[in-house]
Amino acid sequence: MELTKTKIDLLPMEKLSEAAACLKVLAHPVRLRIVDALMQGDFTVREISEICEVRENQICEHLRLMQNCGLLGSVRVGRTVHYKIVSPQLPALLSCVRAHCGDAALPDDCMEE
Amino acid sequence: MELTKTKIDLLPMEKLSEAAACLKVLAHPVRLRIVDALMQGDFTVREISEICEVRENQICEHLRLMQNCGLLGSVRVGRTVHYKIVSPQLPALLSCVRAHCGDAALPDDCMEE
DNA sequence: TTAATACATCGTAGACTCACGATATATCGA
DNA sequence: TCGATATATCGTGAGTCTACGATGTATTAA
Repeated sequence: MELTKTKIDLLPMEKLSEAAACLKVLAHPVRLRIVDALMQGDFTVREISEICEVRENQICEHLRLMQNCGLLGSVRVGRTVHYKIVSPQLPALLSCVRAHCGDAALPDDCMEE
Repeated sequence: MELTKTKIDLLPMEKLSEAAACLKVLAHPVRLRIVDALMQGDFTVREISEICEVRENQICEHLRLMQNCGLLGSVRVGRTVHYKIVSPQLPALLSCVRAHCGDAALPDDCMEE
């Protein structure tokens, strides 16, 4: 009938749409692994390909998606291109993922559900 | 040629796949808004429908997806069903989303780096 | 039992995503 | 310049996601 009893303050839909787009990009096991690796250092496409055991053209595509929404950055060094994390929120977000994965390397209040 | 120079320690792919599945469920503007609302209290399907300005059958579908991967829980009270957040990681994750949205109203959980 | 309310599910069409092989571009060394 | 290495892009088919209307189920009141 009426609008909800409680007055709540919500993020605007356009912001949520943009955030959802970033989350959608992150929501892929290989891309999560790429981020997980880049948390521990910068790597080239070939290195990431080896780490993930995924062909380089697919890695390029994953990297492009993540770069396009501001999660990663890259620098060319000779013939190689080094990728790194640039989004300030990404480390915290990966911490949530690690916590969700039951990894003990994080706060204790996130062990199960 | 060889495996990467640096020894890095990575989450196993099956864990990442499960985390990716949860992130994929979250990666939708209406579902983010539902979580944003549920952070401020429990609501019924009808209330969520009004908050999101989305038909109830679609809301049910969104709620079902989020419940299936352990993000939300529900309790029936008479003829209504009240939904709430049950995943311990969800508040921190939403803080990241809020931070990404440039909102200043967040705990210190996701600010590092 | 019947009607009304609240919630949930189903079938479907259109859009989107993914992995793949093929191809293209850029840089370096000879 | 040429060839090799390293990255990047493209076209395609299979699979997946979304919103929609229609239908199904559960609870309450009369």
